[in-house]
Amino acid sequence: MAARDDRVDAVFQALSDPTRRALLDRLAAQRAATATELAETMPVTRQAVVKHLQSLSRAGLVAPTRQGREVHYALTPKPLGDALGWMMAVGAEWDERLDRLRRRFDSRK
Amino acid sequence: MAARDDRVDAVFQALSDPTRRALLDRLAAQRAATATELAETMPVTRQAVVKHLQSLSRAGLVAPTRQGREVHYALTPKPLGDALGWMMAVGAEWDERLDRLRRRFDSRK
DNA sequence: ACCTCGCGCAACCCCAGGGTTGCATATCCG
DNA sequence: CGGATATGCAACCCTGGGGTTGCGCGAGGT
Repeated sequence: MAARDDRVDAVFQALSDPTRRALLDRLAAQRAATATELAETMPVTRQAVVKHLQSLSRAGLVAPTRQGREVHYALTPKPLGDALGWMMAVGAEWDERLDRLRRRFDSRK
Repeated sequence: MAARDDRVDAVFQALSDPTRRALLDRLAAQRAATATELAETMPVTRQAVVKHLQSLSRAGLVAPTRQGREVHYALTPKPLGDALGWMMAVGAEWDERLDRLRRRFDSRK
């Protein structure tokens, strides 16, 4: 499970930055875009956006595609599933614990 | 939606650290525990664990309860819902976009 | 050929925050 | 009371990484 843990780590790490999440939001709504396009509507430099896109790419959340002299980034959200899985697991365990507690409580009365 | 955004930010921020996720894992499985207990099974100092628990608390993912001289931390996973919601939204938009694309493609043939 | 535009690279700045050590404080127990 | 144990607080170190500027290079258009 170490591999999955690594991916989970990469994803949460990637999602921990608001700018990066904003980029994902835009790519979710807009199919694909170049770094320069994305940078125009954001309060940071193109270089900053590029860096973010690169780390998103490392996390597998985004994929670059070269077209001539421009590079289009597209959303590849499958890795979100890993993070989602982790969260559900924590929540589930918690719920289960609550369930057990409640059951024990009910049967005690 | 600014408030919700803030919470999402807090949650993802909190989840971005492996140690913090490990703490949540343990609290999910173990009902509640003190910082010293948690620190014993981790490769860091009690102080570090305390700091993590505090930031988790700020994010609303954990709640401290004093009992005499010890402080028990318990899981309060509701805020996970916000993060979960964000992820689902991104995924959903993406799926929808794929759907539209596929429909257009199908109807074109 | 020439000019323009979009990228990539590298050096650099700066600070948040993860981790530590050291000590003070408060509670429990014999 | 007095020792042991669990926290709390504060100062401090140091790396990571978000952000910037500056420049070189290749691709396109005219």
